[in-house]
Amino acid sequence: MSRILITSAIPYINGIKHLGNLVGSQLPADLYARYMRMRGNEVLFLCATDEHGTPAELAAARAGKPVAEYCAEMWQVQKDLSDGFGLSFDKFGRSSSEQNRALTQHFAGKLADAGLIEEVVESQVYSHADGRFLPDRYIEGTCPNCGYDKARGDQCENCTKQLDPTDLIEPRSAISGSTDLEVRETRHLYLKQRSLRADLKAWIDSKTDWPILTTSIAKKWLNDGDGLQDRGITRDLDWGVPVKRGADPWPGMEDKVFYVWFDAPIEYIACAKEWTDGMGRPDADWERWWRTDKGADDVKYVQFMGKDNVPFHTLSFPATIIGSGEPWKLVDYIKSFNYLNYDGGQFSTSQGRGVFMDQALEILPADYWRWWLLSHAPENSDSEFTWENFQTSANKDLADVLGNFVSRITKFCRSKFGEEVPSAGAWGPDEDALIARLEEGLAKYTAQMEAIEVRKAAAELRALWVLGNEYLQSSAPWTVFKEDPDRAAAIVRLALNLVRLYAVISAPFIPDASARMLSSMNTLDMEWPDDVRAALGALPAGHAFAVPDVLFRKITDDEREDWQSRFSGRRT
RNA sequence: GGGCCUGUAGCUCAAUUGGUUAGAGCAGAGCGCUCAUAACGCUUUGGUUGGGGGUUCGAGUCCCUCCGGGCCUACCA
Repeated sequence: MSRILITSAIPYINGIKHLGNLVGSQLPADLYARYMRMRGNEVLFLCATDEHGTPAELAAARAGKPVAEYCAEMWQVQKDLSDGFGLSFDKFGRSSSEQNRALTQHFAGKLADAGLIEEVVESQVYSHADGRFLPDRYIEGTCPNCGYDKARGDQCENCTKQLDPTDLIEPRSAISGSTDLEVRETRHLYLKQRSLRADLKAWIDSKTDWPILTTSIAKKWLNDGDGLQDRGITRDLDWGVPVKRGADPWPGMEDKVFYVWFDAPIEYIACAKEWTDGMGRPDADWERWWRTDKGADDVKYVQFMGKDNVPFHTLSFPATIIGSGEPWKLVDYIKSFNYLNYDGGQFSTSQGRGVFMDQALEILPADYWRWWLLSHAPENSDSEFTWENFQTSANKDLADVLGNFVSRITKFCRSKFGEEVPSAGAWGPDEDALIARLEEGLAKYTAQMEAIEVRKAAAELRALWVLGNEYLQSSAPWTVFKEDPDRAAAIVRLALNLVRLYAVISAPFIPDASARMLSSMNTLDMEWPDDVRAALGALPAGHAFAVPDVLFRKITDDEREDWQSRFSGRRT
């Protein structure tokens, strides 16, 4: 038994997440967490909402609510949706928590003590009408290069030229449209990542088994141009973790907050404390996951995220941890994902394009989405969601291969032997052959799960489901029954046990269907089938069961067409 | 502009890291079965691996070049 710490990239508080967000971090993380728990490991699986930053303030303003209230409401919305998708977090925390506030300030203090914080005076654009400093991309104007009139302060989307806000002709606030802007000086804290470059490089270079997507992004940031740059870790905003040096005030920083990307990863740690605090347990119970001086030495820490998050997890957050000089746990493996596209374009939160988590659950149960998304996870390159592919995959894999197997064997048994496991007959060479194939397939499946090869694991699981149909076809109990009912009983006894076995091994992918299968087989036995032959005897002769309702109904062409047109435009 | 990823059957993806005849699923075709959600099983059609050049005994894999798709480029997160 091992101890495994799993974190999913924390979703931003601003709005409901789409299926691309889900498949890029939370869902595969959940798959891994469920699997590792079932294999008898001690797992701590953490996630939270990422609540600070400019977009949260603007979203709250649009909603006409104080930002704290807005975030609290959106946290509940996201929590309910993550429950709806069966995401089995041990704790779904908040980056705005007291725990994260204190820990973020603690890290900043330690970094300052280590000489890794520098104060820098810089010039930024201030908008009088908005009453705030504007990040570069919140300033719009005419591009001096191509004349495009909606160029942003960081880059012109039309000619792709990199810009500085002061380059723009007739700059205006992207928030209010106001042109009453001025350049002001403001003082900020920088994390001296340059000083940590050698440590970070050695650490990244030691990670030879990480996905190439992960290490290539990290190495680019380490080596490109002048190498890793120092990073500003404070902002002139109201909403965020107030800048303090540990518990002490930080002179000159009174009205500032930490940059959201400084405090967000620290929430991975603070979330563990939220978890134990919520249960009234002592700090030692979370520190044994995070402090290598307090028992976390034997923890394997795995992070899941989309590719856009990689620089912060491979460099910035490790810089915070290493720079602190304290014995915090560093990540052991980073599983990163590409993007899921939607019908020929991108999913987009800002444009409301695609299918969002709440909408998905309104039209179909979570298991349909979990299965399709995981079996098509964008591991090696961006992948694409289409309604046709979704319909055929779900119907074929879930309804025809798995669902129909459960249906055909339970109904056959009911009609010939009644709703209990028949006792007569004995297994022979056919069963030996099937068990050998199951053992072989199971070994492949578990190997892919251990390696976090999500799509390959799904393919191996499906292949295991197919074995059941092949077995029934070749053993043909409906024919055998006419001449040798006892032999048919033996076949049925095995096949009914196969339903339970499938429920167990499929649970990480489709937990709800798995629970219904177990329930109809009238058992709570979720023991992993390390010994296949023994596992196929878990339901003994005479054990009562009930024919379940249709496990997965099919998606009709009418439904598909309806959804296709319904989700073709923008979300309102 | 720079960096990285990517292009394999009609579709979605593999290919043990340079090694026999490039494999699966879906879709298509044929046959079988009749327990089952018009379900299942078996067989089968289909590829000049984006184009061109090179290295090698041997290239989907390495190099060069051209074409297409995508991501990142540090103040969105």
